[in-house]
Amino acid sequence: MKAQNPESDQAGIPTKAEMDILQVLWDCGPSTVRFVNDTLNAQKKAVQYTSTLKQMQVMVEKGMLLRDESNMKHIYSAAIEEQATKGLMLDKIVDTLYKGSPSNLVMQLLGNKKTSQAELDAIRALLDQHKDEL
Amino acid sequence: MKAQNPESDQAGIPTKAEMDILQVLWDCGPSTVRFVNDTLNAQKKAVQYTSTLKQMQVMVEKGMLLRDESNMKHIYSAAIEEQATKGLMLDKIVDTLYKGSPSNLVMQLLGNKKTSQAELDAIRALLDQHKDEL
DNA sequence: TGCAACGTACGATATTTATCGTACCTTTGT
DNA sequence: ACAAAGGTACGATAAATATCGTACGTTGCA
Repeated sequence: MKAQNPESDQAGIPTKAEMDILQVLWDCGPSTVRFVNDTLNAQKKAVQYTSTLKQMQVMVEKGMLLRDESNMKHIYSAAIEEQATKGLMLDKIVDTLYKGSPSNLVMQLLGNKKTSQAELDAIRALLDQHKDEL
Repeated sequence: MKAQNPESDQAGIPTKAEMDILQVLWDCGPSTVRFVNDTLNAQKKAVQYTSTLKQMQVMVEKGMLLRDESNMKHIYSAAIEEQATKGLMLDKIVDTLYKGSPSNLVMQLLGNKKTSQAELDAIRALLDQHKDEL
């Protein structure tokens, strides 16, 4: 059995389905289940209203979402920051796939045909900008 | 019900446990279950021999591993390439977390405290090298 | 008032992934 | 010959994630 004290959980790494929901909330701000579900279905993710509802209820229990129950139509919002969350996920990828070395990851990116010249230029610009900030 | 024709599967994206096993085979080459299991346990992953055996058998069914049964001690090897597999996984990350833009991912990397100066230099060197190859 | 539309709650069920125990076969040392 | 060591096969079970149906409460009209 797992601990699951309502407040002690650190939310953990979101699953795929959880990320889909979080992304809607990050993009659109606090929303109802109805809105989130409609948005998901508009994005080619066929899913029933009650499935989305259940997911979001579970996410509240995990401390991943917040819920305002003052009205009948509960308003959900993300309890975790987008950049911080994605940063954690990326860190995990770097650790498990690239031995903890970000440059190894970039090497992979450069070898990927799908990385366009425009993207390469953008990456270089980021490096230059970052250098100036030191 | 899923299709699962033994040969028609494209192996899909490896799960965490599957990646652990694949990494051993990629690093050490074709190996026995015993060797893989010992290696995992030596890496702080406590797991029973039969669990590793089962996992690897399932992975053969998925077309992720190959098995040489000519001897009693079966020899397993990775059926999918390390770089190609990690490339697919990274592509998925770029798509789902960074709107398909590698430079967005790099931006996240640069903002991460854990990315050292040495890593930044390495990334720049990669970019320069890549430019020369065009 | 009463019913249709819309909400939430909750239990049931799938599905996928992960872990093991037990049965049974093969090799090897004595 | 035969027991011990070490293999594989396979079914059971756990555990985490995902999806839904049904029950039931609330709101807004016709």
